[in-house]
Amino acid sequence: MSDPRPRLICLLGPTASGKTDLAIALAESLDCELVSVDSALVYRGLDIGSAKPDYPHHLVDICDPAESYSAARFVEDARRTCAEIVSRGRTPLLVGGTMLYFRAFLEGLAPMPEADPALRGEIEALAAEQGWPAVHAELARVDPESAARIHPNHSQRLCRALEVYRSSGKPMSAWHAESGAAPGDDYRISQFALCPLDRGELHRRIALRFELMMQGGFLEEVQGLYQRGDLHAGLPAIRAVGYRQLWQYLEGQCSLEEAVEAGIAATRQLAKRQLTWLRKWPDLGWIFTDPEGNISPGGLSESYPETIGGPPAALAGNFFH
RNA sequence: GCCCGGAUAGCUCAGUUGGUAGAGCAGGGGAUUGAAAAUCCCCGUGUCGGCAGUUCGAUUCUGUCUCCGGGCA
Repeated sequence: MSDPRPRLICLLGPTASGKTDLAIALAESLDCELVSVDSALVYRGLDIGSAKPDYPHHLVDICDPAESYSAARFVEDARRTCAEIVSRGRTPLLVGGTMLYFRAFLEGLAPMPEADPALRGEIEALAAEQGWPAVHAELARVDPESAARIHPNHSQRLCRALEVYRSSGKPMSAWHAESGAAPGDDYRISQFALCPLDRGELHRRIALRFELMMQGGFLEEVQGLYQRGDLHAGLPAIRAVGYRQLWQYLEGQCSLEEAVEAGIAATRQLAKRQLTWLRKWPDLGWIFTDPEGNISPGGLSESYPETIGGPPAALAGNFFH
């Protein structure tokens, strides 16, 4: 009847929703250690533009920007980190906005060959020569099931699916059928999402935060990365929201004003995609906030029976009911 | 004051040899299994600046007014 598994808390939300502040407040009152679930915070040197928190988080600054981190590495890193936190007698609090990482941790990833840069190069060369639909046609020959699910223009997923087949001789759909271990199964999980109730309010927060980043030396930070000389626009770290646009400015492709505007728009688009994940997320409690950052009237989903005013951190006491 | 350009979607603009219009961007929705802050799919009615005229019919032609550029005084 009572679940013996250790507790684990997930705090999700779109960018600029106030997740980090809430996570820090909860960490103090619930004796948690924070685990970042964020594909940009993993990179060293991406500080201002990624809104890297000052408060200690696990899985931050674990990767050089020249490398590519991945969902698979995250699952393993998070699994190990959470186990260590529990062994210290504390509660893991996973906080972030990379929904694929959350899902991979909670539901597991099918066992599959890892990324192979050489194979990717070959497939990209094929695409450059004959177009992505030609790659789709080839995939349809060896893995019709995956081909049926992937749009002929979807370069990234097409590339990965063909890569998996070429490196293992086994279609991705066959790998897919086997389920991998889900680290999340080892825990009793509470999940909740934080978000401004009004989309316009989220947009205002995004624009304001971007301007503050610029005042805080964001451009100089990107310039430093640019001057390293070994980084380029195709890298995951440099494709991150804001970094990509300022990089384009440094390459002379647009004015600084245009780069900032494009960076803000890209952040809004990111938030929109994050909300698409969250809308269909199972077992998720919602905390909606008003323009002051307090819990909006009626801004709690049914998972939180008591309506509490004031800052979201006031919810902390509810976790152990 | 005169001359020349402009005025069309939230923005930048295309277009209609007269039959009430469409791209890019922004925005909205969706997808998402080792790049995911990535990548991809779907969604376009707006007094075509105001008024008047010609016309079966004007956003399109004509006149006039307003506003914005640029030039000449």
